[in-house]
Amino acid sequence: MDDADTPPRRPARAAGARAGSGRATIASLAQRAGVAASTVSRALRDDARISPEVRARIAALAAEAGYTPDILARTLVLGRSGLIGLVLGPVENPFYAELLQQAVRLAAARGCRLLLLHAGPGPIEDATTEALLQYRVDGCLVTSAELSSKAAAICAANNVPLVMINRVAREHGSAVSCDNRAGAEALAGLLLQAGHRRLAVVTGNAATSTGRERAEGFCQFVAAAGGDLPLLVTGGASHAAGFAAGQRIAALPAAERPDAIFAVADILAMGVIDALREAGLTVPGDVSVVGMDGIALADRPPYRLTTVVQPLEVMVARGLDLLLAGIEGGAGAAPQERVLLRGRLRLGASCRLPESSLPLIGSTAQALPAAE
Amino acid sequence: MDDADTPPRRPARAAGARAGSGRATIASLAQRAGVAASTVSRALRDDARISPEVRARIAALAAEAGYTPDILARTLVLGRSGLIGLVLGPVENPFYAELLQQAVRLAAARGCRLLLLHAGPGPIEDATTEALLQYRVDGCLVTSAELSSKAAAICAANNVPLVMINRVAREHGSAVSCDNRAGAEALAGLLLQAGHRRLAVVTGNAATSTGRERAEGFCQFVAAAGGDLPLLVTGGASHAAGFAAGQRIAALPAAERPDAIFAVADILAMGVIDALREAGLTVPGDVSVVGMDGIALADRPPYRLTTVVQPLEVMVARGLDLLLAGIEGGAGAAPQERVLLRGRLRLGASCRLPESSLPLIGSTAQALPAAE
DNA sequence: GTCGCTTGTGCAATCGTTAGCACAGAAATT
DNA sequence: AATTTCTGTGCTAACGATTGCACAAGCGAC
Repeated sequence: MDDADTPPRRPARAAGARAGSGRATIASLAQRAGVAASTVSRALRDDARISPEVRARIAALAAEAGYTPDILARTLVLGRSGLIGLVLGPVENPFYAELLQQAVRLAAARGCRLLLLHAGPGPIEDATTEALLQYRVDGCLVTSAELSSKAAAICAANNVPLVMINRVAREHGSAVSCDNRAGAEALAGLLLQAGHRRLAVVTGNAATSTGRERAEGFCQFVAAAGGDLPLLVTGGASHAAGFAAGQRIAALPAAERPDAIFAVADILAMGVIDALREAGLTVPGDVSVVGMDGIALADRPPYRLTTVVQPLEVMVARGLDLLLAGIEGGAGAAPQERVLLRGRLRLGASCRLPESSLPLIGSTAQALPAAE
Repeated sequence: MDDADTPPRRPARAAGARAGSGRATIASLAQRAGVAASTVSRALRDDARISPEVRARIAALAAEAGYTPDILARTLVLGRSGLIGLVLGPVENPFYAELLQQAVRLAAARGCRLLLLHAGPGPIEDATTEALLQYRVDGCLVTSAELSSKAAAICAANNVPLVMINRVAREHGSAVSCDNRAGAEALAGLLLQAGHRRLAVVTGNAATSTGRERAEGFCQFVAAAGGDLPLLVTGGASHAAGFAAGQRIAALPAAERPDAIFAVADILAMGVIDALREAGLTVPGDVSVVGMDGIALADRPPYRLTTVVQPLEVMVARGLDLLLAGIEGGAGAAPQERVLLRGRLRLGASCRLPESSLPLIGSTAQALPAAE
């Protein structure tokens, strides 16, 4: 018949289009509205050049059809996906679970979604690093110490901004963290003021800057105050590691045993306390224990841990804002930045209180004001 | 000058292409290889029709240029994004943190990435539901009880397969969970055999099927065994909720106080134990406490909780496989399925052991074999 | 020596969205 | 009244990848 009249030579596609009628597209809206696709696009984006009536009509049509823009197609044109890669640290530490929750919430508030690249201990796999490019991630939020330098290099090469939270940036990228040093100093001051002299530090994973800063800050403060160097006990990043450290401490002869312990993370401190108590020691009677992070679980019985609470929400918010600024600014426009936020001292029942009823007054460590 | 010779009328684009030289595309590879883009595409996908030499040459070129396909562009054509939406339950329960870790790992092993839609308590926001469509999520993994029926309807309307893990499907979608009833029965049998007669159940969030099933399974088993109806104590999904329940129980006059407690989640059981001990009661001396989930923290001192361990890894793996099957099968091809996996009883030190040295023999609850 | 078959490539359309430019008609200016 | 501004819209070319079809060789067979 009219062979010239059969340009749609892809019946399969046509069928697909029919089946796809479930999903409204700009083209389908344009057809129903009797206007061009570009007009629909502009109307939906509130372009001032489109007349109010047309805009309203298209908006109504879109709402009726349940139209939702396809971000993937948009990304192809605009180059921005709205996706933020998340590399999450060891989730056996509840701190990261809390961080996760904030990150999801705050990212959503900024119109972004999180692409979960990695969770847990260990370095991220190569395939995962590829995903970062494949999905055109706009930026990357990292809370793991294990971001391989290869992955970092790939981000750098592709202008993917990188922001570390609770970690310092090793190669490139900005970082947001709690003022670990100041927090550790405040705790050291607290313990010294309470009369403790034989101190110990349960360290974290050697690879994490956070743990190192805390341990160093604590020791240096003690040294500056003229105290003896604290006993260093190897810890880790889990309750089990803290427990093991606590067992070793409890096994020391009473004369050598420290009377106050700073564990560089709350989850560690919980393990330490459990080990001490299992060994028959009381906390804070025989030994004071303090931690740092401010996880919810440590604030409850039977720990009621004295700690420095990280301003988690603010940290995540600032991290996201830095990331978005880096994304906006294009290339390496935004200079790499390091943000330090003050933590808030939370007094629990896991350590002896200073004899003075005025806590911390006169201490070298300034009293920490409420975070922010 | 030669106006006719200026077809590239988009200098901005051209500049963008130059800047984008950092990213290799099929087109750029094709140009360098001196072949058509389609040839490159086929060569990289190992299409048999491309000659081995060309294929090798292009593969070498791609590797050299660090080419990575743009999944977003591919999605536009193929309709599959490789993205799986994740709606995560209350992460204050470490169980979900462990689940998260498994989900990321196993999804990556299957070539999928997780788009984090929601984490934490509360229902998911409408904007989040939209993201599900906007990013063309292939399927959705849900561990929250709070997936709004609206969100479920949207998934159904758009043929997005839905799989619940640790939850039953309310409206549509498949579900993978532990055999909560069988697990609870095993625990009930254990407690009865240990001679306990005054039992209590600390319940979960009323909205979660998991908690209900466990409580019901426990009570019905006890009733069938001729025991008194357990005391029901309102719990929740957190350590705090368990603690509050424990306090209420501890406050009962000794004559009315249960001598064994089943908390429907480990995190709850931990709270219960802490409250009992704070009230001066010993566990398991005065009261036996058992939980269910198998979280790592509960297996450690000072809890050493007797519990039923959920086969988490298998659960997530099966969930993902169901999801992928649903994605493969297209529309609602795959029938909705409910998978129940047996948990594994883990004997801790939080409850009295049966007098008989042969545990559970002759009990109505069959001994639970190792999961799967 | 042409036919038909296999094998390897290229062309062009398509997915859904955006944006540069052209262009129509109305309003404002000379 | 004729020309210059605006205002709205439409056309079309991208973004990057995939794929149906067309087409050019190469080769054995009749």
